[in-house]
Amino acid sequence: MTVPADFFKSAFTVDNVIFGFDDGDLKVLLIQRAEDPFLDYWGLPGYFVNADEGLKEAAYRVLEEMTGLTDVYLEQIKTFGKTGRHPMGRVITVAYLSLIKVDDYLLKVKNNAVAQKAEWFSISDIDDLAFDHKEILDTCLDTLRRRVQQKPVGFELLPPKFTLTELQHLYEAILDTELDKRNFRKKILSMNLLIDLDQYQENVAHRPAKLYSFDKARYQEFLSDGYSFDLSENKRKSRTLQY
Amino acid sequence: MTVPADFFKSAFTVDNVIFGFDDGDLKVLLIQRAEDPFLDYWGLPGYFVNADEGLKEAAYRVLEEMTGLTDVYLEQIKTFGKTGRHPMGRVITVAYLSLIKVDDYLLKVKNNAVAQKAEWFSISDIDDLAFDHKEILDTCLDTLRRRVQQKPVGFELLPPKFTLTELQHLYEAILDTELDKRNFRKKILSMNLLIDLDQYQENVAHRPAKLYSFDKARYQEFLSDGYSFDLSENKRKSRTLQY
DNA sequence: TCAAAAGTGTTTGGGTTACACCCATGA
DNA sequence: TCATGGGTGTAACCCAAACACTTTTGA
Repeated sequence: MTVPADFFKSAFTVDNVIFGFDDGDLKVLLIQRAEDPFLDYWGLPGYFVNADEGLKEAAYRVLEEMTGLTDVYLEQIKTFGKTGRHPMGRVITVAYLSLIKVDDYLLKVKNNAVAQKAEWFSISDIDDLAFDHKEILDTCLDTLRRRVQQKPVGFELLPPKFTLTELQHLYEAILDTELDKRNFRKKILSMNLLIDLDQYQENVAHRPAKLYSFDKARYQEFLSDGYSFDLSENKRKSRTLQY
Repeated sequence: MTVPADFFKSAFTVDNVIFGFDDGDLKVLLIQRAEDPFLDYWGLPGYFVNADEGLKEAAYRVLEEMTGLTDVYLEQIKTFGKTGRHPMGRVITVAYLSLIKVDDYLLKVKNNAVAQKAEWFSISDIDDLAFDHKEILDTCLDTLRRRVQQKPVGFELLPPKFTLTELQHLYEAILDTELDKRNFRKKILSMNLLIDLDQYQENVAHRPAKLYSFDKARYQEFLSDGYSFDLSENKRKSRTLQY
C-alpha cells in the first residue's frame, strides 16, 4: 500500500488566461517562455504555487508580475492534471480567467524572469501553445462566453468611458455573432447598469457618440445575484420554468 | 530563488460530493473516517491521487470504491487549496460532483479502508465536516442548483421509471422552492425529453400516475448544447438579448 | 364514500424579435 | 455635400405566469 508520504512528491501551478479587448478584437495575453521546459514557446503566464500561498493568491501574484495590475476580475475555472502534462514531474495546474482593460495594462507592463516578452494575441490567431495551454485557453474562452451571458462582466474589459457601440462590439467579439443595434441598446439601457455621462466623443468623423460609464454599485448586485444576461445567439427556445 | 525541486513536495486529492434523491429529499453520501487526520469525523469520500492517474480517473476510482458504480455523472467543480487545510502538509483537493440513483447504490455498496461506514445525509442536516468539506459541499450544492436550470441533469438522480410528480419533487428539493404543477408538466413535456411508457403505478391509494423514462439520445443533445432549462425561482426579469 | 394524489386549459402580460430611416460631424 | 457611424420606435409573437376543478384508485 502506498503510504501518505509517497504522495507528497507533486507540484502545482496556476495559469492565467488574461483577456483584453482592443481594436474591436478579443485578445489574450501570452508570454514567450524564457526557461525550460518549452523554452521559446508561447504560453499562458503562470508559475508554481509557493508553499505558503493560497491558489488565488498565487494567481494574483502572477497577474501582478505580468501586468502590474492588482484590482482585477479573477475567477478560478478548472484544474488540469493529466499525467505527463509537465516534463518535470507530476504537476497539476489551476486555471484562472481574468479580465483587464488593455489601457491600464499598457501603462504598467513589466517583464519578469520566466518570460522573455509578453504580447497580446487575437484569439483567432492562436493555434499551438506550450504544455496543454491551448486546451486551457479554449476552456476559459468557453467559460467567458457563458459568463458574459449570465453576468455583465464584459464591462471589466472596457475603459471607464465607452460608447454603446463599443459595448456592442465587445459582445459581438466575445460571442462571435452580430447583434441588432436597436434591441441591444434597448436591453442594455433597461438594466440601469449604465450611467449617462452627458459627454460625447470628440474628433470623430461622424456624429459623436454619447459616453457612458457603468454603475459599480448596481454591477455588484448583478455579480452576486444569479442573473440572466442572456444574449442568446440561438434560435433554441430558452424555455423557463416558472415557480 | 526557489528552485523547481522545492515545489515537488505537495500532494493533491480528489473529493466527491455524491448527491442522491430519496424520500423526497436531496441527500449527500458521507463517510465516517477510519484514519487520521479527522479520525471518526464525517466527511466527503476522497483520497490522494496516485502518481500515474488523472484527476477524473481518481475521482471515478474513489466513486467506485464507495458505491460500486462506474457509469455515473461526474463533473469537476472547483479546487480548494488554502494553506493549512490539511494537517499533513500542503494538500490541495479537486472537488467533483456526482449524481447517482440511490437505488443502484443500495445494491452495491461496499466499504473500504478509509471509511468506517458510509451514510446518506439530508443536506439540511449537515453542519460540520472534516477538513474544509462543508465549504466544498456548499460550493457543489450551489453548482447543482445552477446546473439543473441549465441542463436536465436531474434525471441522473431518478430511477429509470418515474412519475412527473416525482420529477417535480426532485426539482423542488434541489431548488428549495415550490413549482406549479400544470406549468411544470407543460414545460417538461414540451421538451420531448420524456418517453411515455404507457405504464402506471400500482398499489397506490390514489389514482395511479403514468410512468416515464427519459430519452437518452435527446438528453445527450441537451448536455452538449448550451441550453436553458431555466426553472427560474425568481421574479427577476430574465431579459434576453436577441441577435 | 372518503382521502389522496393525478391530471388537465385558458387567459394575461411582458419581453424578444424584426425591421428602416434620419441625424450630426469632419473631411 | 458626402461618407461615416449615431441614434431612434412600433408591431407581432411567443413564453411565463397565474389559477381550480374533475378523475381514479384503495381503504
